[in-house]
Amino acid sequence: MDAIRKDIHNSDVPVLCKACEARHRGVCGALSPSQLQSLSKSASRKKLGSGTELMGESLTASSYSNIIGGVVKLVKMLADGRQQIVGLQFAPDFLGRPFKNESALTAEAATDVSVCSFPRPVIEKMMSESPELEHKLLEQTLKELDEARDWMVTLGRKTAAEKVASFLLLIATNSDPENDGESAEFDLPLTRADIADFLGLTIETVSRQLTKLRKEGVIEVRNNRHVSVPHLERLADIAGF
Amino acid sequence: MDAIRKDIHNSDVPVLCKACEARHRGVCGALSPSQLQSLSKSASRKKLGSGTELMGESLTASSYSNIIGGVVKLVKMLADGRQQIVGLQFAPDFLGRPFKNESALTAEAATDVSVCSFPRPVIEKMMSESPELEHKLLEQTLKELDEARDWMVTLGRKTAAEKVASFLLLIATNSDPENDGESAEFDLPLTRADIADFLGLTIETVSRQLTKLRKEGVIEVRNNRHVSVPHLERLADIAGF
DNA sequence: CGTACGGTTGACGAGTGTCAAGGGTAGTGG
DNA sequence: CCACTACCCTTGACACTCGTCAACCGTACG
Repeated sequence: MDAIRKDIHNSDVPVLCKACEARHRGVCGALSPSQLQSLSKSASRKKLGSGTELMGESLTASSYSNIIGGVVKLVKMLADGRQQIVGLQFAPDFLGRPFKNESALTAEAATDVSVCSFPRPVIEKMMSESPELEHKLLEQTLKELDEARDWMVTLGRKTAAEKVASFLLLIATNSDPENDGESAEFDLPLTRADIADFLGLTIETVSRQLTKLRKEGVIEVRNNRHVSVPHLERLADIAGF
Repeated sequence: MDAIRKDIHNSDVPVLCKACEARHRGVCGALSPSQLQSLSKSASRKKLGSGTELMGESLTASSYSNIIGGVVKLVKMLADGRQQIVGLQFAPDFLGRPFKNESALTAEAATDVSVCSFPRPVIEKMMSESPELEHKLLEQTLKELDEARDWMVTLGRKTAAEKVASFLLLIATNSDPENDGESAEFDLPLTRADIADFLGLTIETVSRQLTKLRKEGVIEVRNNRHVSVPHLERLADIAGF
């Protein structure tokens, strides 16, 4: 947390940001070293335990965050308690809904999560001054929109088996990015209840489909959480692509 | 209404744009009169019959458009032919996916539609020069993302009855904007098949739910297309809010 | 040792999909 | 003017997927 020690050469990029993924693939890539400097003054890194609420109707989203590690779920609830996960965010995604205070949406740490957060006003000022930042945000928003629409197909038109396979593929590509040739191996970041809420199913159906995949040899499972997929292509076939 | 009269002869605004909704509520509102001038040189207005494909894997989306009137559906298809409508666009929405040529998405006129279209390169040049335009696009994209996520809840967690009621409410608020107090009356812009693809149901289920609403007196239907809703609140209750 | 939590499995039933038949309306050609 | 076809929609009978309810297992924790 010894934040802003700018080294003589190698530029004025704050130490905190040096190795940060958000600077390479995330929105901070849009910022100049001096902007990073001023931003990092009000930035704070936090580690949050699984289950922590990051943003919600209660705490009126007073900050924006970059996700440094872990998985965040975006949840919507109906009046009677039914809920649907409408998005998963991984590092280095940007968390927060610009230009709006409410959101009717809850963001919750699905796993332990570390974030780098900034006060709303600071980001908003910087956005109005830096078109590059807005451009990055537009790109991320378009990406999220594409993902949301892809998932709508899964929710609306796929069977339970296809849904579970689609979910496993999604996690595989996001947790095991280098290994995306033939096989994959990863820990599920979500409980069965979360998976059900993401897929529009019940816990029981998710469980049954997972054991079905296990018995068919498509996946292996250890400790209910660790999954390995010997042949990703078999999963993809089942997922319906 | 007579907004941009800031100057000597207010007629720097192209005739075509004068009465255009896109200048008030759409993305063109971000443009100066001179930008509108240069844009309108390469703009073309078209009327398209219902069923026309506006953008798809085949015609590699060589243009962007503003919707002037009518309803456009955004469709995604699975390999085996199942399809899901992932969005409906009304005037004065902007149509087109910036920064990407493919899209894995088909845009099709659901009703007769009129659009104002522009060549891709012209818009992209103007976007890189005008932060206001990008800002408008960001706002529209965020709006679409919110709508997509709302719909994910409908797709994943609502029953057939709730889905159909939600759909009717959506159309009511988009087709009858002034009348949104107590009651509403409108023409459905979609066939039963389209509604089914939008709700993740079959034609038959949609039909059955509509007759159920009719028999319960929640809606009245004429010609299979014209719907009137005496008490919107009853619909909203059924929709699950 | 008891309790809480997350997960699995089974029996059953409700909600939707599937398949099939038929009605209404518009357009076309005799 | 009247078939004739095509399309959109409705309705019924039935099948099947998935949700509901309940019991049970394993692990972590006090």
